[in-house]
Amino acid sequence: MPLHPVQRRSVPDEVFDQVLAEVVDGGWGAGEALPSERRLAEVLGVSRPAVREALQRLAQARLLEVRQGGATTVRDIRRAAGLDLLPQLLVRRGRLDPAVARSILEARLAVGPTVAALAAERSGPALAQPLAELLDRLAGTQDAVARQLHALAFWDALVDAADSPVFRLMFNSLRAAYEPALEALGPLVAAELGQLTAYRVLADAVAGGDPGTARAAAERVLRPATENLSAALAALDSTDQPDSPTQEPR
Amino acid sequence: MPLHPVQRRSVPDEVFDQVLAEVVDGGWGAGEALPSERRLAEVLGVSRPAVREALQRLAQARLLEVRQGGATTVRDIRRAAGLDLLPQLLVRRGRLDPAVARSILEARLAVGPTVAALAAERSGPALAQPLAELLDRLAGTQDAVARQLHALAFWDALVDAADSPVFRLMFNSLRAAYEPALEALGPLVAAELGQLTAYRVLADAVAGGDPGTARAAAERVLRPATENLSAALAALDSTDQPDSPTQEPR
DNA sequence: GCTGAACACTGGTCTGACCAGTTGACCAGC
DNA sequence: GCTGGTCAACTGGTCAGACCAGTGTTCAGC
Repeated sequence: MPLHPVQRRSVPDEVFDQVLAEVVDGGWGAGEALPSERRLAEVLGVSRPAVREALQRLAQARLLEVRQGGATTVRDIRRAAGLDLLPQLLVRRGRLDPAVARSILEARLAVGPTVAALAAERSGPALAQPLAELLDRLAGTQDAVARQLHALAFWDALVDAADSPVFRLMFNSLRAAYEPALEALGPLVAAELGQLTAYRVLADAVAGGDPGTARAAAERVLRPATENLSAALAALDSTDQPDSPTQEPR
Repeated sequence: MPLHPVQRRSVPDEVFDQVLAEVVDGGWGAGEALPSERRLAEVLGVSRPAVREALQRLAQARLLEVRQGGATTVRDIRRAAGLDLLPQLLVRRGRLDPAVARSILEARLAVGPTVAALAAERSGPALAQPLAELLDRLAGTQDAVARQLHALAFWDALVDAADSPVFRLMFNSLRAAYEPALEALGPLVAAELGQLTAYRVLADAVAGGDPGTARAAAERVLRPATENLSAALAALDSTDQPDSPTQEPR
């Protein structure tokens, strides 16, 4: 096993995670009041500033509502949480949530083609060379994780070219959820990354400045993995481990 | 002018905004080191915990990288910022950023139809009554802001029905950016909300459990506003105020 | 029954201290 | 000349305790 950077967890981090877990898993329901900061600090055995920092971060994520003088209450997560919460939802208690993983692929499939179309429309030819280079690098790599990183770089270039701030932010949020789970997600998208031809068609369409073709090509690239996972999840009702879903690109 | 709630700004809020502005507007570039917490506290005339809280929140938004012992550095925002930063980007220094507004409509157009299709596929008939009621309420309202809130509730129901966590989070993030700017965005989408018929077609398609039709209907609802704004922005190069873009639903 | 003052409790902020990790300069040893 | 150790001067991390400011409740007084 290769060495990996030691991960340090600060006290507020720890508090953040504990409260988050309590809120997400429903231990504290929406509208409920949290114990006071002083009480929490006492119970957790840390100082009030530490608790405070964690609570403020949760408030910024719109999970809590803090009112001076009043109690701090839990907001309706389902209605309030933003996309930046995705990493915490994708992997909870060390396990990948398959429903969330499926949802990520669905979102990718909804957004990717539009990004490709916009990139074609707004940048076109300028992308020919960089995209080709990125795909060459992808083609020359065997390691599964490295391949995924190259694919991410490819999409990163498209998102840049699409020149639409919201897609940029969405991509960043999705990547932030995606990257820590790269290894777990590998099998789901391995087939997709094997489809180098489909990727090249996409790159050509984008570089050719043809939005319609680019959109279709992107969909052809992204759809198989999405459907594979859906199929795997459907089959999951009877079995247990979704480790190796059928890889059957079309 | 009607009364409106006084808005309280805490000290950390203020620090947060100032540093954010500095980072977003490029005063501090990516990779650059911030002044130390003590120094910032001194310069801003506040205590270190206040500075600290603000910096931690910025770090959580992935805008800063904080390392104990080392300096706090600015991350590459373009690469790191998540969708939850959208509200701050949409309205900066009290002004709506038109490029970001356009981008929001683009994203809406990319995601909305898929949400509608998923809702049709996964919930279908169960939505008939709630959607009809929401549209009746929309029909019975004149006030522009209230109409938009009803439309948001309609989409909220669709997002729920789509049963896909990522779309839920995306919707929440977009709404968080959208709501504070409701009044400014009003003119852009007024025509859309006038298209009650299109909305009813969409509701019927969803309730009918027909994903394809639902997708098409959603696109028909959302596309006009997107194109109106694009046209208005294109025209903006010569004029100045994009206050009243042409309202021409198709 | 309503009003309004008093009080207890909440979060907001500050001060000052000390711990813990990083960095760079310096220096001994090979 | 390079390695590795040592140290001082930073940095952020954490704490304790204090006081300010806003909220909600209680209860005497009308």
